[in-house]
Amino acid sequence: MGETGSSRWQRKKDARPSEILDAALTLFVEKGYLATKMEDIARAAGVTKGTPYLYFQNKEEIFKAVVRETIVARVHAMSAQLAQLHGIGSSELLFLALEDWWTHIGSTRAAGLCKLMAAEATNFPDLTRFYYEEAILPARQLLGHIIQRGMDSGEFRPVHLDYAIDALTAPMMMTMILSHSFALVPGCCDSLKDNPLEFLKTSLRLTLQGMHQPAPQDARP
Amino acid sequence: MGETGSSRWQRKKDARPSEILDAALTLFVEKGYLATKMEDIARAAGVTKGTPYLYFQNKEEIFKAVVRETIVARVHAMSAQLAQLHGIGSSELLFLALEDWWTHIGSTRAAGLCKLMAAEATNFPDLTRFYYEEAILPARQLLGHIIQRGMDSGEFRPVHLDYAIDALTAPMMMTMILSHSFALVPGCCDSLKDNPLEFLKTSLRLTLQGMHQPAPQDARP
Amino acid sequence: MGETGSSRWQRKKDARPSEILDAALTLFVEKGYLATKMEDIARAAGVTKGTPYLYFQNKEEIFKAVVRETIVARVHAMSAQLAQLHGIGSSELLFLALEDWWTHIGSTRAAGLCKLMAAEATNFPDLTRFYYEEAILPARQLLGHIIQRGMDSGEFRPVHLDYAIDALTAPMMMTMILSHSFALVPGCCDSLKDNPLEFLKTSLRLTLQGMHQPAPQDARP
Amino acid sequence: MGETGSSRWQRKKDARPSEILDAALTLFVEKGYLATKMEDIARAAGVTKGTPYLYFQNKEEIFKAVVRETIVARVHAMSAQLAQLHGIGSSELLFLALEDWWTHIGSTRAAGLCKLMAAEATNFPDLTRFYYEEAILPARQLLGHIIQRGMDSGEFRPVHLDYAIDALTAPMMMTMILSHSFALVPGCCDSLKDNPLEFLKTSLRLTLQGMHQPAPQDARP
DNA sequence: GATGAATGAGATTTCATTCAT
DNA sequence: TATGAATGAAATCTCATTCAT
Repeated sequence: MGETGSSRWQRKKDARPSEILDAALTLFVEKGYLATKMEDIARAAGVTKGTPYLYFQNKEEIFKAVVRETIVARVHAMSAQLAQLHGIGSSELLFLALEDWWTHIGSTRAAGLCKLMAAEATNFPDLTRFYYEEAILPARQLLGHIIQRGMDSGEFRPVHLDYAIDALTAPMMMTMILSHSFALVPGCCDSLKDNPLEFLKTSLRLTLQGMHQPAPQDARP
Repeated sequence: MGETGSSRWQRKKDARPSEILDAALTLFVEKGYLATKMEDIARAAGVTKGTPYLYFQNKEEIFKAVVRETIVARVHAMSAQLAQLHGIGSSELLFLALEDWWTHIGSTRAAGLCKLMAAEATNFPDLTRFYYEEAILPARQLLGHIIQRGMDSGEFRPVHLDYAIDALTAPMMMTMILSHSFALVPGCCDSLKDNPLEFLKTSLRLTLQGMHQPAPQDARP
Repeated sequence: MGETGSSRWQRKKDARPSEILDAALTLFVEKGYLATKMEDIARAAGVTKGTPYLYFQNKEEIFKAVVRETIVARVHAMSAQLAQLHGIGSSELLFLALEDWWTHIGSTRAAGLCKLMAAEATNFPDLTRFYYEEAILPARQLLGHIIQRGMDSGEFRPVHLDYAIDALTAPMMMTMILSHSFALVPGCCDSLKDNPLEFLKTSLRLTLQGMHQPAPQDARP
Repeated sequence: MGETGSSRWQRKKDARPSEILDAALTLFVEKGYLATKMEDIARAAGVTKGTPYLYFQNKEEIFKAVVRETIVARVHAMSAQLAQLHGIGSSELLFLALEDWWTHIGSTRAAGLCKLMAAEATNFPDLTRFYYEEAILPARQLLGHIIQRGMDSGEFRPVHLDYAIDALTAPMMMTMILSHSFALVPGCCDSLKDNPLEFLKTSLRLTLQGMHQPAPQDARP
């Protein structure tokens, strides 16, 4: 007894909110917003029913915080890759971005947020807009930059930028959603479970083949 | 005397189940399973609280019926296209299938079921498997046949069938999910709302470019 | 066609109310008042939901009618025995009354009414009083008469009349209640099910032994 | 610090289940199982609608608990009398047992359980069997032992054991049922209300007279 | 801060009763 | 008369939230 600097205690105390958000993320992604009970969140966070209310106003605020915190964390984690934007071909860069995204988002629970937000979009329009602007748009912009660079350099043929981004994004989004839905049900999407990253790369390769500038001799009549 | 005691009420009675399912589909897609109240469904169907229970055991059965009826109806509607499987190039066939799918599914509320099932997959595993087997797999098999045909005829280069299907499916799934989630929120996915079919065709075109067999002279070194 | 005296139809029509009451008696006795649904009664009576309301105001009136009709019918059926009140010893008369009661009430569904009324007594006080006055009291009075006769003739020793009636009634009431409750559950009251009348007679014999005037020599000091 | 966080609330919490069961017992006995609303129970226990669900899964479990707790408590309370099984005549012992039963069961709300179980027997067969085995059979066995002892010692003449038990039990059961049904309705069973124990004793006396071994000289022709 | 008993609004479901046919 | 679709009051049960300790 006596106040021994409270360091471990302090850490505990400071950690509470994120422990709660962490538990909430898992449960929201697994069961959906309404099917997740406050008490489940508390228990999963190792506290009791009343505790989450010491840190968050209510369930909805927890939901919002989960989305915000996760997005912020992940987008920050991915921004490290932006530093590498030199001296690499655009195709290769897209592959690197894909792997990076896979590591920090696609293969993590953060991917579940995409499914979650899709499910709750109309119930939480403000939050949805936030998610869209802070998660989806940045990812698209990043891809847009790279594609533009490839077109500028002649590596890619001219394409409609938005459509190209969509084409690149679709497999990622499909993977995020499927892996937190059908793929969790035995007997569904078994191929997806094998090696999602491989699928994503193949898909990217396929799309890039469609985007690539044909080699000069190919163009000859 | 001796008439079939039908007339106005009878007609109502026959129509009720589908009216209820119709209302339920819209609400489930819009708000999700749990956020949709039985009374909402009843009111949307123009009846009172108790009436849906005359036709369905409980909410879950309504949910299942919505999924089953919609899937069955749509898959049947799409099977008409199978008759056209002669004398058309595989690429062209894929475009026709896409348009057909768009007409009967992609642009309808049935598309919302995909989002719905993704959201509720783990809460209704049996139903999810049903949906997967009756909706997702048939669509994939159809695409698989066409691709295989294209490879057999030399129109497409050899590709990994599953990955190719994924690549073709991803934009469709993304469209279905986005158009019933983010796209409904003002300020999100505005490009999608403009002309989704155009995006889908562009996407298909892009993917096909990656799959097409290069012309013979191109292959020469 | 043409109106052929409507005899069978007429019979049917007149029979409806009693068919409904008959069905209701069975169900009320089996499941209790509240657990019996109007639709069950209708179905058991071979009609549809609305029909009982053509003959009875509501469920409560059906309940009351069931009790009244059954009591009236049974008490009438038992009144035939009153004619036999001459030239028979009181003990023997009690045995005859017991057998008569057993035939017309104890072994029939009417016995179930006793359980039913006990269960619902406080919920339907007026009806309970009716039942008490029309069923229980007459039976007690009948027994009272016989016992009194026995005491007057010296066949029975002097006893407190009410208590003697209670002692004679208790086994009957117990049989009625048990046979429509515990005895219906496998594993309970198996001995009762064997031969209830035999138990009743034995019980009566035992009680009569206690009531009988000892033979003169026994009384001598 | 470090105290057992109890005091007022804790005491409340420990008391709650039995307060709820207590309220439920009264209401179930008074109105029956179905006619007793959960909110009635809650209010009678001084809590609100939701509170009973903190301690019991549902209404049925409350019902079961009421039966179990009451039976267990009462049967334990009665087992104290078993210690007195020495040096007393069997007749006298039966009177003592009767008084004991009257004190701990017959005159208490526990007696109402008998009516309740009779009413609900077919709706809750398992519970009924439990009640039968834990309440009815032990009572019968106790009586059986005493009667057997009486026969062994020559105090009683040989009788059919089951029937003798029935004869002794019937007045008790009738009292329990009547006093929680007809006797509660003004104008019914007024004699019963006067002095039920007196009736029971008289009844027992009467039955014992039928069972007693006549004194030796009496048996002489 | 943390607990967890208690609350009470609200959701699902049932069923007696009505009434157009 | 008879039907049975529809109603809506009422009951059971859940769970987000509060607050005394």
